[in-house]
Amino acid sequence: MTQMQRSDARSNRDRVLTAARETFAAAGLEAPVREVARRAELGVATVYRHFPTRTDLVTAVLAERVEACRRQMRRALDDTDPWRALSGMIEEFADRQIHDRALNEALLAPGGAAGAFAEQRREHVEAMNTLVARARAAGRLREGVGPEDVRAGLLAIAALRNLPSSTNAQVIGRLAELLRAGLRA
Amino acid sequence: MTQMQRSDARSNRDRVLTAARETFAAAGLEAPVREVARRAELGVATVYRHFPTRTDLVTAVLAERVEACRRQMRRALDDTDPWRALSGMIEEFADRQIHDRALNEALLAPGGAAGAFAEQRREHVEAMNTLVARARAAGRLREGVGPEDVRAGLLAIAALRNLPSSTNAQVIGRLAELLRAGLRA
DNA sequence: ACGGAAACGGAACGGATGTTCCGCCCCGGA
DNA sequence: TCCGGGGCGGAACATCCGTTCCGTTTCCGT
Repeated sequence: MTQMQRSDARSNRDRVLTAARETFAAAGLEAPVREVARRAELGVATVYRHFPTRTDLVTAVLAERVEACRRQMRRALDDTDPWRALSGMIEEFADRQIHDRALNEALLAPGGAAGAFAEQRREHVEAMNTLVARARAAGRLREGVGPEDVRAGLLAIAALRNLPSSTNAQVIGRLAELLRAGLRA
Repeated sequence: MTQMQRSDARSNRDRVLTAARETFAAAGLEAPVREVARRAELGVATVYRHFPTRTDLVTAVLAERVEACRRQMRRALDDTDPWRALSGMIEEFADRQIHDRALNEALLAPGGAAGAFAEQRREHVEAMNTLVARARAAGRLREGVGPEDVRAGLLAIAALRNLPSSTNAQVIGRLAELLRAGLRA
């Protein structure tokens, strides 16, 4: 059923997805659907045929980013050095935020357009708890630091990404370093 | 000239301001003007007569908060203990963000509705530089930490305030503590 | 008490955005 | 090559928001 559609329809669906990726990354998740359609050089109706509502389109784009996040977390869990795993995770997260304006909204608005990712969020939280527990067991964490602190720090990095400033990249980098210093024993 | 206006006009102006304070505090600075008018039990035109544009209304509300910030910074400059001054400033800033949903947008959007506070912003930055320089001279700061790091941290706290989550207060508190730990020698 | 200027309320305008409608067009099977 | 039905584009509809217009009401000096 799924594969017996017209070839132009299939290719247009890809063009919409590509355009949506680019648009959301550059202008944020609130970018108008018309903007996506324009970038794809298609009519709005075509976008809506492939993604019945704006939320479906956003969800489709976010799914890819969330999956990338999941892979990254897997790698961190495989790291044998507890502090390097945790610290590197923070740094990669910061890098990702710098280059991708869409991802943070998936993390920042649990009830919003990204409500579909509750399961992945839970998995992510669990993995983070493991990373923190390992670093703590290895004595690399400051007294009193827990998973909530790491989570607060990541949220802060993500929230910073929303600012319209052009110096965001530097500010985010500094903040990530500052957070690592605050977590370290 | 200013005081020879009709009494109803003067009292309505106050009602608008009060309603704006309440509305913006509860719903954020993007709350519709109609909402302010409704809360004041006045027509929209009345709001617009006293504050020609939405920005003027926002600015009027923010001016009060900015002034409070200025007084707080003055107190920090009077503190004889450099680290306590800097650390306390961060904590008070975090507290203020928790209780005031409007203030951060004055700090986060230099070109936005709060463009009118450029002078105060400059003064604020200068005072912060002084606080950091003193703390550094007293040897209370970690190697490599500068005013930009403190500013990044405050920005992060302010940005966090924008999240719709109900656990913001705790998260902001933790973040503030984390930042202090990251700055300390 | 009265009259006019100032203030008021709410409908209306203009622009943005999500979504739907509909006539035209093109793919793909015969 | 021809035809039918799904696909397409863009205008149109509905909603929301900032702002303005204008007929009506209210204050206040005389």
